[in-house]
Amino acid sequence: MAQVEDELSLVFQALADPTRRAIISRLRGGPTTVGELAEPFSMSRPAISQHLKVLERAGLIERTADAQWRRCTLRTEPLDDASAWVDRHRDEWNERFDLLDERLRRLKDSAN
Amino acid sequence: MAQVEDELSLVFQALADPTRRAIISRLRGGPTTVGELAEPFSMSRPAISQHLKVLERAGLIERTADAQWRRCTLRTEPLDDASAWVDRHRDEWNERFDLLDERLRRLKDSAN
DNA sequence: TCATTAATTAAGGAGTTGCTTACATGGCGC
DNA sequence: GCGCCATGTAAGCAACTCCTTAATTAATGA
Repeated sequence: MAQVEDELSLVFQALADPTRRAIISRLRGGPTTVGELAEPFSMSRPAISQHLKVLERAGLIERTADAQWRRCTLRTEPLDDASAWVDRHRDEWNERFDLLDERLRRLKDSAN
Repeated sequence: MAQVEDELSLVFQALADPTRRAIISRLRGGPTTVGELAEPFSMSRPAISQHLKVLERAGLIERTADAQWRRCTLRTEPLDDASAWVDRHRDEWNERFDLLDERLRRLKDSAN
Protein backbone atom coordinates (compact mmCIF):
# COMPACT_ATOMS: atom_id res chain seq x y z
CA MET A 1 0.00 0.00 0.00
CA ALA A 2 1.17 3.48 -0.56
CA GLN A 3 -1.61 6.05 -0.12
CA VAL A 4 1.11 8.16 1.36
CA GLU A 5 0.04 11.53 2.61
CA ASP A 6 2.92 12.73 4.74
CA GLU A 7 5.22 15.21 3.09
CA LEU A 8 8.52 13.45 3.72
CA SER A 9 7.26 10.25 2.12
CA LEU A 10 6.13 12.18 -0.94
CA VAL A 11 9.54 13.80 -1.30
CA PHE A 12 11.54 10.59 -0.89
CA GLN A 13 9.17 8.79 -3.21
CA ALA A 14 9.62 11.54 -5.80
CA LEU A 15 13.40 11.22 -5.49
CA ALA A 16 13.27 7.43 -5.84
CA ASP A 17 13.07 7.55 -9.64
CA PRO A 18 16.14 8.22 -11.82
CA THR A 19 14.12 10.08 -14.45
CA ARG A 20 12.72 12.43 -11.85
CA ARG A 21 16.13 13.01 -10.31
CA ALA A 22 17.45 13.80 -13.78
CA ILE A 23 14.61 16.28 -14.25
CA ILE A 24 15.51 17.96 -10.98
CA SER A 25 19.17 18.11 -12.01
CA ARG A 26 18.09 19.61 -15.30
CA LEU A 27 15.96 22.24 -13.58
CA ARG A 28 18.94 23.53 -11.64
CA GLY A 29 19.90 25.21 -14.91
CA GLY A 30 16.81 27.36 -14.57
CA PRO A 31 13.09 27.15 -15.36
CA THR A 32 12.36 24.95 -18.35
CA THR A 33 9.34 24.04 -20.45
CA VAL A 34 7.96 20.51 -20.46
CA GLY A 35 9.03 20.02 -24.07
CA GLU A 36 12.65 21.00 -23.39
CA LEU A 37 12.57 18.80 -20.31
CA ALA A 38 11.24 15.80 -22.25
CA GLU A 39 13.72 16.12 -25.11
CA PRO A 40 16.70 14.15 -23.69
CA PHE A 41 14.54 11.27 -22.51
CA SER A 42 13.41 8.40 -24.71
CA MET A 43 9.95 8.63 -23.26
CA SER A 44 6.61 10.05 -24.37
CA ARG A 45 5.48 13.53 -23.34
CA PRO A 46 2.63 12.23 -21.20
CA ALA A 47 5.15 10.14 -19.25
CA ILE A 48 7.14 13.28 -18.48
CA SER A 49 3.95 15.12 -17.59
CA GLN A 50 3.18 12.41 -15.07
CA HIS A 51 6.64 12.58 -13.56
CA LEU A 52 6.19 16.32 -13.23
CA LYS A 53 2.91 15.75 -11.46
CA VAL A 54 4.70 13.57 -8.90
CA LEU A 55 7.35 16.23 -8.40
CA GLU A 56 4.67 18.89 -8.03
CA ARG A 57 2.73 16.82 -5.52
CA ALA A 58 5.94 16.58 -3.46
CA GLY A 59 6.34 20.36 -3.67
CA LEU A 60 9.63 20.00 -5.56
CA ILE A 61 8.57 22.01 -8.60
CA GLU A 62 6.13 24.74 -9.48
CA ARG A 63 4.39 24.94 -12.83
CA THR A 64 3.28 28.30 -14.16
CA ALA A 65 1.37 28.80 -17.38
CA ASP A 66 3.11 31.01 -19.95
CA ALA A 67 1.04 31.11 -23.15
CA GLN A 68 0.88 27.50 -24.35
CA TRP A 69 4.02 26.64 -22.43
CA ARG A 70 4.31 25.51 -18.83
CA ARG A 71 7.42 26.77 -17.18
CA CYS A 72 8.72 24.42 -14.46
CA THR A 73 10.68 25.89 -11.57
CA LEU A 74 12.59 24.05 -8.86
CA ARG A 75 11.63 24.51 -5.21
CA THR A 76 14.18 23.48 -2.60
CA GLU A 77 12.21 23.69 0.66
CA PRO A 78 11.19 20.01 0.52
CA LEU A 79 14.81 19.08 -0.14
CA ASP A 80 15.68 20.88 3.08
CA ASP A 81 13.28 18.66 4.99
CA ALA A 82 14.61 15.51 3.37
CA SER A 83 18.19 16.57 3.97
CA ALA A 84 17.42 17.38 7.60
CA TRP A 85 15.93 13.94 8.19
CA VAL A 86 18.83 12.12 6.59
CA ASP A 87 21.49 14.19 8.29
CA ARG A 88 19.87 13.89 11.68
CA HIS A 89 19.75 10.13 11.48
CA ARG A 90 23.17 9.74 10.03
CA ASP A 91 24.85 12.07 12.48
CA GLU A 92 23.26 10.78 15.66
CA TRP A 93 24.16 7.27 14.67
CA ASN A 94 27.77 8.24 14.04
CA GLU A 95 27.82 10.02 17.38
CA ARG A 96 26.82 6.76 19.02
CA PHE A 97 29.76 5.07 17.35
CA ASP A 98 32.14 7.81 18.38
CA LEU A 99 30.93 7.42 21.96
CA LEU A 100 31.38 3.67 21.79
CA ASP A 101 34.84 4.12 20.31
CA GLU A 102 35.86 6.40 23.13
CA ARG A 103 34.44 4.08 25.76
CA LEU A 104 36.35 1.16 24.27
CA ARG A 105 39.52 3.20 24.10
CA ARG A 106 39.18 4.18 27.73
CA LEU A 107 38.50 0.57 28.69
CA LYS A 108 41.62 -0.48 26.86
CA ASP A 109 43.70 2.24 28.50
CA SER A 110 42.58 1.29 31.98
CA ALA A 111 43.41 -2.34 31.26
CA ASN A 112 47.04 -1.50 30.51
CA MET B 1 8.23 1.40 -14.09
CA ALA B 2 10.30 0.58 -11.10
CA GLN B 3 12.65 -2.40 -11.58
CA VAL B 4 15.13 -0.05 -10.03
CA GLU B 5 18.65 -1.23 -9.82
CA ASP B 6 20.60 1.92 -9.05
CA GLU B 7 21.58 2.34 -5.45
CA LEU B 8 20.28 5.84 -4.92
CA SER B 9 16.80 4.87 -6.09
CA LEU B 10 16.79 1.93 -3.70
CA VAL B 11 17.74 4.16 -0.79
CA PHE B 12 15.19 6.87 -1.52
CA GLN B 13 12.55 4.25 -2.13
CA ALA B 14 13.37 2.64 1.21
CA LEU B 15 13.06 6.01 2.94
CA ALA B 16 9.72 6.74 1.24
CA ASP B 17 7.74 4.72 3.77
CA PRO B 18 6.93 6.04 7.27
CA THR B 19 7.13 2.58 8.84
CA ARG B 20 10.60 2.03 7.43
CA ARG B 21 11.74 5.48 8.57
CA ALA B 22 10.41 4.67 12.03
CA ILE B 23 12.38 1.42 11.98
CA ILE B 24 15.53 3.33 11.10
CA SER B 25 14.87 5.83 13.87
CA ARG B 26 14.39 2.94 16.26
CA LEU B 27 17.65 1.31 15.19
CA ARG B 28 19.61 4.39 16.16
CA GLY B 29 19.15 3.15 19.71
CA GLY B 30 21.31 0.18 18.82
CA PRO B 31 20.92 -3.25 17.23
CA THR B 32 17.48 -4.73 17.78
CA THR B 33 15.74 -8.03 17.10
CA VAL B 34 12.88 -8.27 14.63
CA GLY B 35 10.42 -8.97 17.43
CA GLU B 36 11.37 -5.88 19.41
CA LEU B 37 11.27 -3.90 16.21
CA ALA B 38 7.77 -5.12 15.31
CA GLU B 39 6.30 -4.58 18.76
CA PRO B 40 5.28 -0.87 18.50
CA PHE B 41 3.64 -1.33 15.09
CA SER B 42 0.10 -2.55 14.55
CA MET B 43 1.26 -4.80 11.76
CA SER B 44 2.01 -8.49 11.37
CA ARG B 45 5.53 -9.86 11.76
CA PRO B 46 5.82 -10.84 8.10
CA ALA B 47 5.01 -7.24 7.15
CA ILE B 48 7.94 -6.06 9.26
CA SER B 49 10.14 -8.79 7.77
CA GLN B 50 9.31 -7.47 4.33
CA HIS B 51 10.11 -3.90 5.31
CA LEU B 52 13.43 -5.12 6.67
CA LYS B 53 14.12 -6.83 3.36
CA VAL B 54 13.62 -3.51 1.56
CA LEU B 55 15.97 -1.77 4.00
CA GLU B 56 18.54 -4.54 3.58
CA ARG B 57 18.33 -4.36 -0.21
CA ALA B 58 19.06 -0.65 0.04
CA GLY B 59 22.05 -1.41 2.25
CA LEU B 60 20.54 0.50 5.16
CA ILE B 61 20.59 -2.38 7.61
CA GLU B 62 22.50 -5.56 8.21
CA ARG B 63 20.94 -8.70 9.62
CA THR B 64 23.09 -11.14 11.53
CA ALA B 65 21.85 -14.44 12.91
CA ASP B 66 22.18 -14.80 16.68
CA ALA B 67 20.67 -18.13 17.80
CA GLN B 68 17.00 -17.90 16.84
CA TRP B 69 17.13 -14.11 16.77
CA ARG B 70 18.12 -11.81 13.96
CA ARG B 71 19.91 -8.74 15.12
CA CYS B 72 19.35 -5.74 12.85
CA THR B 73 22.06 -3.08 12.68
CA LEU B 74 21.92 0.30 10.99
CA ARG B 75 24.37 1.15 8.22
CA THR B 76 24.81 4.80 7.33
CA GLU B 77 26.89 4.70 4.17
CA PRO B 78 23.82 4.75 1.90
CA LEU B 79 22.49 7.69 3.87
CA ASP B 80 25.72 9.49 3.04
CA ASP B 81 25.04 9.03 -0.66
CA ALA B 82 21.45 10.20 -0.34
CA SER B 83 22.49 13.18 1.74
CA ALA B 84 25.19 14.07 -0.76
CA TRP B 85 22.73 14.05 -3.64
CA VAL B 86 20.18 16.18 -1.85
CA ASP B 87 22.72 18.65 -0.52
CA ARG B 88 24.43 19.03 -3.85
CA HIS B 89 21.20 19.84 -5.62
CA ARG B 90 19.89 22.11 -2.96
CA ASP B 91 23.08 24.06 -2.55
CA GLU B 92 23.85 24.63 -6.21
CA TRP B 93 20.33 25.84 -6.76
CA ASN B 94 20.61 28.30 -3.91
CA GLU B 95 23.94 29.45 -5.30
CA ARG B 96 22.23 30.21 -8.57
CA PHE B 97 19.72 32.34 -6.70
CA ASP B 98 22.46 34.14 -4.83
CA LEU B 99 24.17 34.88 -8.12
CA LEU B 100 20.92 36.11 -9.65
CA ASP B 101 20.30 38.26 -6.60
CA GLU B 102 23.69 39.84 -6.90
CA ARG B 103 23.32 40.43 -10.61
CA LEU B 104 19.94 42.09 -10.06
CA ARG B 105 21.35 44.22 -7.26
CA ARG B 106 24.20 45.36 -9.48
CA LEU B 107 21.79 46.10 -12.30
CA LYS B 108 19.68 48.16 -9.94
CA ASP B 109 22.74 50.04 -8.64
CA SER B 110 23.93 50.89 -12.13
CA ALA B 111 20.45 52.13 -13.01
CA ASN B 112 20.50 54.72 -10.22
C1' DT C 1 -11.86 30.67 -38.57
C1' DC C 2 -8.71 27.04 -38.70
C1' DA C 3 -4.50 24.46 -38.68
C1' DT C 4 -0.45 24.22 -35.61
C1' DT C 5 1.90 23.74 -31.38
C1' DA C 6 2.25 22.62 -26.25
C1' DA C 7 0.69 20.16 -22.81
C1' DT C 8 -2.65 17.54 -20.17
C1' DT C 9 -6.22 14.02 -19.41
C1' DA C 10 -8.15 9.39 -20.20
C1' DA C 11 -7.91 4.63 -20.57
C1' DG C 12 -5.48 0.55 -20.25
C1' DG C 13 -1.79 -2.86 -19.27
C1' DA C 14 2.37 -5.07 -17.14
C1' DG C 15 4.72 -5.04 -13.03
C1' DT C 16 5.44 -3.64 -8.06
C1' DT C 17 4.16 -2.60 -3.29
C1' DG C 18 2.28 -3.40 1.17
C1' DC C 19 -0.38 -5.86 3.55
C1' DT C 20 -2.73 -10.33 4.97
C1' DT C 21 -3.02 -15.50 6.60
C1' DA C 22 -1.07 -20.00 6.35
C1' DC C 23 2.89 -22.72 6.20
C1' DA C 24 8.03 -23.75 6.51
C1' DT C 25 12.59 -23.33 8.71
C1' DG C 26 15.78 -23.56 12.23
C1' DG C 27 17.72 -23.01 17.02
C1' DC C 28 16.61 -23.96 21.84
C1' DG C 29 15.62 -26.53 26.25
C1' DC C 30 13.54 -30.62 27.92
C1' DG D 1 13.54 -36.71 19.46
C1' DC D 2 9.57 -33.13 20.63
C1' DG D 3 7.36 -28.99 21.25
C1' DC D 4 8.38 -24.18 21.74
C1' DC D 5 10.09 -20.19 20.46
C1' DA D 6 11.71 -16.25 16.70
C1' DT D 7 11.74 -15.59 11.88
C1' DG D 8 11.19 -16.17 7.06
C1' DT D 9 8.76 -17.70 2.77
C1' DA D 10 4.53 -18.46 -0.13
C1' DA D 11 0.40 -17.18 -2.03
C1' DG D 12 -3.07 -13.99 -2.73
C1' DC D 13 -5.25 -9.43 -3.07
C1' DA D 14 -6.21 -4.41 -3.56
C1' DA D 15 -3.90 -0.36 -4.66
C1' DC D 16 -0.36 1.99 -6.84
C1' DT D 17 3.50 2.96 -10.40
C1' DC D 18 5.23 3.77 -14.83
C1' DC D 19 4.67 3.48 -19.15
C1' DT D 20 1.85 3.49 -23.62
C1' DT D 21 -1.52 5.52 -27.41
C1' DA D 22 -5.56 8.25 -28.40
C1' DA D 23 -8.38 12.04 -27.43
C1' DT D 24 -8.80 16.69 -25.31
C1' DT D 25 -7.81 21.40 -23.93
C1' DA D 26 -5.88 25.78 -24.76
C1' DA D 27 -3.05 29.50 -26.90
C1' DT D 28 -0.93 31.18 -31.33
C1' DG D 29 -0.67 33.22 -35.68
C1' DA D 30 -1.82 33.21 -40.62
